[in-house]
Amino acid sequence: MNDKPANSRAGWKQDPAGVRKNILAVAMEEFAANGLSGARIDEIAAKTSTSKRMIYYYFGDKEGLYGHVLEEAYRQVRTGEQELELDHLPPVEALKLLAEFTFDHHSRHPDFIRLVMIENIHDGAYLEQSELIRLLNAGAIQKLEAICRRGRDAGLFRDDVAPLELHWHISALSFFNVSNRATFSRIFGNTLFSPEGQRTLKEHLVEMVVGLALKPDRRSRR
Amino acid sequence: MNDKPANSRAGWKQDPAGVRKNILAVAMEEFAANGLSGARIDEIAAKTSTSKRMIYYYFGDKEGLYGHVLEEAYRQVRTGEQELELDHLPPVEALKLLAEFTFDHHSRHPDFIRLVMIENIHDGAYLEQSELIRLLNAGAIQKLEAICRRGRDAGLFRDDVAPLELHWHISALSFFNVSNRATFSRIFGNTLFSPEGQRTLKEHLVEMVVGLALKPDRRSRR
DNA sequence: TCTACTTTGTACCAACCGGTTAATTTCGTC
DNA sequence: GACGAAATTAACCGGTTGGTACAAAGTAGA
Repeated sequence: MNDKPANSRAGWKQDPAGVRKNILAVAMEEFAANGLSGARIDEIAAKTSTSKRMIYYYFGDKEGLYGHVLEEAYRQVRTGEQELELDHLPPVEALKLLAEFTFDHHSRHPDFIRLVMIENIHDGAYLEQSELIRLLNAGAIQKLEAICRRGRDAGLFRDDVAPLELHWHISALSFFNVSNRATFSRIFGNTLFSPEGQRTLKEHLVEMVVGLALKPDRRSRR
Repeated sequence: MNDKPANSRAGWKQDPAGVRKNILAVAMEEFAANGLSGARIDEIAAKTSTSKRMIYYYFGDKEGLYGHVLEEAYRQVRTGEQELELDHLPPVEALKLLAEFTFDHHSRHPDFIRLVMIENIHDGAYLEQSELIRLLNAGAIQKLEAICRRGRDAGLFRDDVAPLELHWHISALSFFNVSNRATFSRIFGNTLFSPEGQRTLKEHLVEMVVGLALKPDRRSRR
């Protein structure tokens, strides 16, 4: 009984940033999968390369952890978006590309979508507390505003085209495509979620959004 | 110690249907507000006019209750939809009205939307178990199919117009408008959710959906 | 070397919470 | 009006779970 339980403490390095990152990554999966109340701290701790104690050491409590996860998710996604370069394209092409990119981008980040769903269940209470997120998002429609300005100046877009509304439409279709896939496909089948189905949806999203932005007499009739 | 704790049992009536209904109504609010894992059975029981034991008596366990709530929510909403009468309208008008109705209908039933969000968080696992729901929904696109058939026959709609896809677009915009209101408005403000904002969104939803259904040469240029 | 920060491990707790036991009342019906 | 099934009540239980206490040791920079 006196055989020491192995001094597993020997040989570890300090890496606060790494530990935090590791915890956040695991917690993001768990919260995205099970929601705020559904996620289990013990479960998160177990999947971490560190211990439960460290979670509380760095994030205080469960809600604190959730808040940081939410921030991290927004940061990742918005950072990815910023890589899109549109200024060199004519307005219509830029708008098309932005819509297509958003559709694909959301599709590639289902965990982010799920976290936003969860946050909406909580009426955005945690998002409210984060200035960072609001900053990140404020920049999210700047691209769209630039496109609209150029489109109007070129006489292509409606005078009353509203960047925020375009963003809403693009977001809605791109978001719904991920958020409601489970129920929609269980009820109506998978056709819309096959590669061809997705291609069609994306194509029509672009068609509709561009149609909404363009002046009526500028709409080509394919 | 022998003073009976008040015979509060005296004077109650048997009313199974009423009790079930009462429980379901309360549970729907609680689940919609807090999710499956977030809702508390004790809390539901307290807000009920009956006791916790009756919940288990009628619904087995928490998941059973949730499943019944989900079914009831679908039943209520789909029943409301069926009152819409479209056969007497020309196809384009019928499509417009259906889209507008759906937008308003979703807006009027936020609890239903929230339950569907929650169900999607659970990957539609409980919806899967309900034949009733699938039956109810199967009928949901019949209206749209009828409209499309008439529209095609009249030479107004594209030959390849897809009722299911139209349903997807209408649902997406109408659903997102409720489901993501919290996060969207906290980030971008309330403009789109004011009465005028909502009117505009609805109008443009109709414009886009009709535009998608119509043959290009049938699109009037307003 | 001093000191603050970081990491590990284990054991523990009190509240919460889903679910149960068991007894009692109502009510149709034979 | 007795009987059994259905309906209802109140008290109770035990596992789960977020969170802590405590002790100790390794690390890094000053």
